[in-house]
Amino acid sequence: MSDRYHHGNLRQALIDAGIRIINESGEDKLSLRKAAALCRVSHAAPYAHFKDKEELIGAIKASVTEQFTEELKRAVDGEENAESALVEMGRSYVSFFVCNPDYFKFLFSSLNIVAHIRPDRQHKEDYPPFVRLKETYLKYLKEKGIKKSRDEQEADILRLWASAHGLAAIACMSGVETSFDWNDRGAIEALLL
Amino acid sequence: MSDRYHHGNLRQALIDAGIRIINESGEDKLSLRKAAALCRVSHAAPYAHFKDKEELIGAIKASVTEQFTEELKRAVDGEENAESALVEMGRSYVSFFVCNPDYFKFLFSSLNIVAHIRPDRQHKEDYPPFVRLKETYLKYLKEKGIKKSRDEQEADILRLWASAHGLAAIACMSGVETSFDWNDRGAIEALLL
DNA sequence: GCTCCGATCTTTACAATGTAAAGATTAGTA
DNA sequence: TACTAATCTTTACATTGTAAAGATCGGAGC
Repeated sequence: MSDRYHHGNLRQALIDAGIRIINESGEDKLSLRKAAALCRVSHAAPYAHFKDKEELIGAIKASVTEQFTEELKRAVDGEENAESALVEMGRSYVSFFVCNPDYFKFLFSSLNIVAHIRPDRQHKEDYPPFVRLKETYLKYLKEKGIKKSRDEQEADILRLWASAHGLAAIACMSGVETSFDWNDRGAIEALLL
Repeated sequence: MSDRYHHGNLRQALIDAGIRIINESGEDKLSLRKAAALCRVSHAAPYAHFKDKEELIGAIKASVTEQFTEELKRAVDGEENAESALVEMGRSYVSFFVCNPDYFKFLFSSLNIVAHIRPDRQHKEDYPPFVRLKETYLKYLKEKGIKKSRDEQEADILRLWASAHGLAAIACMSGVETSFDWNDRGAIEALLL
């Protein structure tokens, strides 16, 4: 691991280095060469693992998205019924990005959030956070004994998603001061849906 | 204007060139030097008008934001009552970015949407699209004779904004195919609020 | 008209970056 | 043990942002 010619696990090390750079210096300071330098490797070494910079960034996004998904799961696990789980999930969605505004900018600056997870897919059903939301929503319907058409369900989920995502976006915009405490659980819950 | 040493209106020309590059080749192809080349000017000429690349990009964002604000105004002007104006404004918010997905990515990738309009300010009250929304919302309250506390009003506006912005974000994510027609006025109106 | 000043633009230069190509090193396999 | 493919280094080049020094020009004042 120290001074060997072969790094051992360069691919993952580059991803970790990328995340570290984003957290410490911001996304605009992220470069192939800096990530390589952090791994004590020549600036061309990453090309053995990634086709180009875009592919490295994609892998980093996939990693951060996984973190995000885990956070959503954890939030839901603590709740007893599906209704409170749905609200808690929305709160958690906003909270994750309020705590990591740089991640919001990083993840959603490409407008292609699915491709990083499953390169061949481009449907929201392949986007883990969406899948989690849909699961919880369907549980909620069942729990309450509510019957809805497929289209109504689709619209409901879209509304929920848009609500959480929109609030997260507004909360993350450092230039948009709202007289709002984005860490106040009750306050955010009141905004959701 | 043709081959003179002084361009005449380079500042605006650079902004227009930037917008053109974004529309034709995407934001990632936007560079100081390409914008300068489009204006038939040396690559260092922009520094007479902008401190650095960031400032040029800020000016471009301000210009696009102005376009966006005009669109919102136009949408509201056609409506007779404030309630329909509010809905139409939300539809217009989404529609503008569905028609120009690159603009969404461009405008909201910085997370500092106010600074470009008024460099010294960082409050949402200085962000024209927000001001338009607030205006229309307050007219709506008056029209309906509804009394609400300052906090309730604040929350309502935030909900409206987040709803529209979130839908726009989801609609713009090319990797997220929804079985949804983002040009269907009625369908989008049903999703708002 | 002429002079001068500041704004505007060019030229030159340099460092950082992404990436291609050729070769060195090594792990794992036949 | 020899070979092969994966991994990494070195070298090279084009593109970029930006700084510095100087050229050009428009307009204010005389």
